[in-house]
Amino acid sequence: MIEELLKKYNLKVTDKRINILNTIINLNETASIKNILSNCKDMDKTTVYRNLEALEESGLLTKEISGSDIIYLVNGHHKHHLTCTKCHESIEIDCPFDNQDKLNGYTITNHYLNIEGVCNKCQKK
Amino acid sequence: MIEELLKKYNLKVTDKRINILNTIINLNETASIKNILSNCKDMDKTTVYRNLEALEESGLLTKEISGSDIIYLVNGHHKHHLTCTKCHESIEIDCPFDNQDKLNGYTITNHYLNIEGVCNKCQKK
DNA sequence: TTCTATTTGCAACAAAGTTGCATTTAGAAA
DNA sequence: TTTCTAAATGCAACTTTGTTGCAAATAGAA
Repeated sequence: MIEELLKKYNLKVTDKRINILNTIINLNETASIKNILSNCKDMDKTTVYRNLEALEESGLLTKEISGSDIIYLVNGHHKHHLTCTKCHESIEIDCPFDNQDKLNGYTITNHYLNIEGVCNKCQKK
Repeated sequence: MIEELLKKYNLKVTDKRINILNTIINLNETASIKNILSNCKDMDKTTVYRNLEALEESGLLTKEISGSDIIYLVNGHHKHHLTCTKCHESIEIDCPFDNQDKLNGYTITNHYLNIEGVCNKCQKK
């Protein structure tokens, strides 16, 4: 639950923060700043920007590049993408490290994979 | 050599492009748009933006989040790391995608992989 | 319930990025 | 080499994105 999540990261629980987090979760991997702002019309953009910064500093949110945008993700929720550099179409892919928790003596806690290419349609152009 | 690199990606060789690429290479993993622009004062910002887009579309350049910035990197200059979140020790790793050029109909041009974990020494502490 | 540090909205501002168009130029073709 | 054209560049005006200072509101501790 969102409220618990905020408390876990020692952040004050406010309506705005709950809304912003719900927005990001609902946008499901498409939470670019643009999309977040247009889904948070009920609050000032200053509030959105300042909260995204605070939530990121606390570690609750992280940023990732997705196609040509930066997207916001709740920590631990990110997936892997194969993205076309021409049309920016993006598909989700599996990663060999999804089910691996050991490598070279390290215990894996997190991993980030991003693949770029040219999709079928764009190759034909 | 920069000129060869541009030709390899079917891009016209221009002074501006050579300058932009040299700038990115010299900035060595700190090539944020801000840093690139301030090192390319001899050309219009429009030229910088348009070239970064073109070079990225061709697959010659890619973007990555580094700290709070987006940085530009020349394709292939990037390696894969497994980094300890405690002591920050980092080792280079192989990636299953290093030798793969097709996936789901896409022609792969670039890929990033970063893994975080806790190293052997730190686990014992 | 009271109090205070934090959060929020607003307005004005600054920075970042885009567009249309005229000019220049890389590189292919003659 | 010269000619030609699509692509690249610069410029100015513009839109979008992000920031700042300050007054009002509020979460949550005392």
